[in-house]
Amino acid sequence: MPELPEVETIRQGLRGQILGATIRDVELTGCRIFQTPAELLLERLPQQQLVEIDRRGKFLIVRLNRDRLVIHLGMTGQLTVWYPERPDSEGFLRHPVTGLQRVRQHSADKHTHLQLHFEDGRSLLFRDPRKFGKCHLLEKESELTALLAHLGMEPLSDEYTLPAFLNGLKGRKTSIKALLLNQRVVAGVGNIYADEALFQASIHPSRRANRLRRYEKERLFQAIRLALEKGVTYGGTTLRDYVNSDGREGGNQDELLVYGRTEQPCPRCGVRIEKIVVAQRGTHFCPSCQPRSRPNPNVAVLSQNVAY
DNA sequence: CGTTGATCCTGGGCGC
DNA sequence: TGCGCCCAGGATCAAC
Repeated sequence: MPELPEVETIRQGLRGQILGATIRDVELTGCRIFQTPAELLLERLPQQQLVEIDRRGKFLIVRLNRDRLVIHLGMTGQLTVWYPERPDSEGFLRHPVTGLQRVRQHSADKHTHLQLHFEDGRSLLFRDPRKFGKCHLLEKESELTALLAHLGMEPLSDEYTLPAFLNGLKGRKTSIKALLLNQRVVAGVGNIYADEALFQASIHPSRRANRLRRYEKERLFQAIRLALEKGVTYGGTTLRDYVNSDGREGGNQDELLVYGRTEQPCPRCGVRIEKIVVAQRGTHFCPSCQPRSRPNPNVAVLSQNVAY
């Protein structure tokens, strides 16, 4: 589940590795992930140079000298740079206990849908076993704007402000978790970081967005940014498939407070973490720190002080 | 406006 | 060892 921190980690890695590279030729599979006809990709991509790599929410935007290649990694997407002088790993090795991938580099396999071969001998490989990813080639900037038009604020940018966040929650009767997942208020938050941010803010994931107290919304506003920044700092969260542009797993899985920690003690109070379903997603929370009911105004000031 | 359920897809985990 | 079954889930869409 590449979310903002994973996509940002990949972006930073790719910038350091392949900025300025020129595409020599292209290989691709006839897969649903392509939102642009294969003939167009094969016709337009060769000879283009990688000028910049941007990110918007969970979308990666590879800026070429003429076009824009937009990639969404879906759930299991991997974007790695393949080096000719580097030995390929054997298959996809997994850590015997954690199940984490221990792969540095692998050559293209049946799940590799796009290969950009560069003039210098290296390649950029887009692999996605579950095929929930998307790949667009856009010739006009206006097409890019339209594609990303539904996205809310970038939580790690200056446009992420408390007034805008409060405004995004206003009148929304949906659960706060569903609101965070839907990308329209804040872009880039997925299942993992939603649970982490809600825990940090001591808010039950099922609470109605417009029923949160003002101080809870403020805490959540901060917690979202902190959870995502932490994810970037640790190089993303590898639960199973995520690897960075160098084929390596992230480190944030060891830092998670509640996600995937069902039955384990809450890091704050020791009560066992529960797993429920909210907004059709597995949801982890502490039943003690994140009570289902709206907090009483009389204890609001108290809990505010405890939480931060 | 809002929610629910289906859809896409495959590897992994589990029970037998 | 192997088979069948079920599940995970980001985004979108139909139905109500």
